[in-house]
Amino acid sequence: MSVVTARTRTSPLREDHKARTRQALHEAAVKLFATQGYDTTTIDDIAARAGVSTRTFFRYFPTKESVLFIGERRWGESFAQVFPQQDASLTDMGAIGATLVELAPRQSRSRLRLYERAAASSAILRGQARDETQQELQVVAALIAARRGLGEPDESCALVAEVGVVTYKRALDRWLASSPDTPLGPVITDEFDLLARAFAAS
Amino acid sequence: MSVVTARTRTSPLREDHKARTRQALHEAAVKLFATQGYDTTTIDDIAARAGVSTRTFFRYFPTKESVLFIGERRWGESFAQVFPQQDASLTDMGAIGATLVELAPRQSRSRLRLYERAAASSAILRGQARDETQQELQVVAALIAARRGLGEPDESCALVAEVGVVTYKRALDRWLASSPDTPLGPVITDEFDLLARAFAAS
DNA sequence: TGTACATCAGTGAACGCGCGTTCACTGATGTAC
DNA sequence: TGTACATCAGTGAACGCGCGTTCACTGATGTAC
Repeated sequence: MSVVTARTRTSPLREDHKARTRQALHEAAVKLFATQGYDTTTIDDIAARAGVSTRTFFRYFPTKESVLFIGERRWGESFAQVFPQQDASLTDMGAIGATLVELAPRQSRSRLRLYERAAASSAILRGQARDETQQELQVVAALIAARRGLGEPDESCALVAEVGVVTYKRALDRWLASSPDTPLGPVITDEFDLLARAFAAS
Repeated sequence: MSVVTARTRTSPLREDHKARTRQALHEAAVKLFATQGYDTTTIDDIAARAGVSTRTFFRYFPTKESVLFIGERRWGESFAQVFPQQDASLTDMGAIGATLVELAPRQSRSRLRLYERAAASSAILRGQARDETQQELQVVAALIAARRGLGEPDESCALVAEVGVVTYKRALDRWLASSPDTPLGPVITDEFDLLARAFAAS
């Protein structure tokens, strides 16, 4: 490695500091969007709450709406790690349900609650939330395809993925609406049971 | 009826003129959003294309994003008229599919295509589209509840409604992506068959 | 270990731009009699 | 049918506001030797 490379190496302390500033801006935005709404929150408000200048905000995020959705790609990664290990005797939908129940303990209720409230406060954020869901659908559909031995997800894989994710989102909403000490796992199980029963009746 | 009432009655000619202006603004917006994108279209552009002044735009629509979604509540009305007439031997999901196939001929492909393209051009519009879908879900869930003899839709009704609507939206997307002379009905039938088969395998 | 220099996170200030509002007005269409 | 008046769609101009950009800078942290 050359001297130049060593020179341009990022120093850990500075990186930590940047990460903390970024996180502070993100958390300030979530809190403010959730409590007073996206439209009535200015970038000045966010920067002030994070303890930096307005100008600094734009060093971390290109636009106001980009501050809410960061690093949420981790959901897909978690799902991709657990899903392929589900028992082969399960249907695809059963495997989705089992995976989500397995991942359920990792969900922080208060964090998700705040996040959902923030994301719900403006049409532009709801649009971005939908975009994120679309990304997740791609991941799930691809995993289903792999489970079926297909190279590419076909329409059936995509459909099953979407129905599974929709069912999951409904379970999350029910969970957030339920009493604070309710565990998530059983709510997911219940929702997927409802889904199975709806089709068993046919 | 008093003289005053007669006086404040809206005159048909003026009403027609207003409706035409409103429609012109809406159509100009759809076209511009679809072709050049929401963010790069100014209200000045829309007004100019509609042949009125910018100031006039705000006499018809309070905000830029409100110009795209008008009178789309008619979908729910159409659905509500046809759905309750479906044969009682059908499952709820079957009745949804049959209703949608029955309504399929009313859909204008070119119109929907332009509309979707416009709505896809910005996060804020995608968010509003999602909001509209939520409205439609309420309607469908209520109709399913009625079909089951329930006063209020329970979670099962809501879930079935959402899965049905999701399946329908997927069919619409496939239709728009297919060759221009493809009829919509068979695509819907196909998509609902895929759905049934996914659960029959369980 | 100490000094000189480089890098880079953060800042202040000024600005352009488009959205949406407010105010005062015109001119065409409609009504009263 | 004709005249006086009322209503209302549309307009022009000016403005406030917040987003996002640009420019020139400070000061702290890191590196070279």
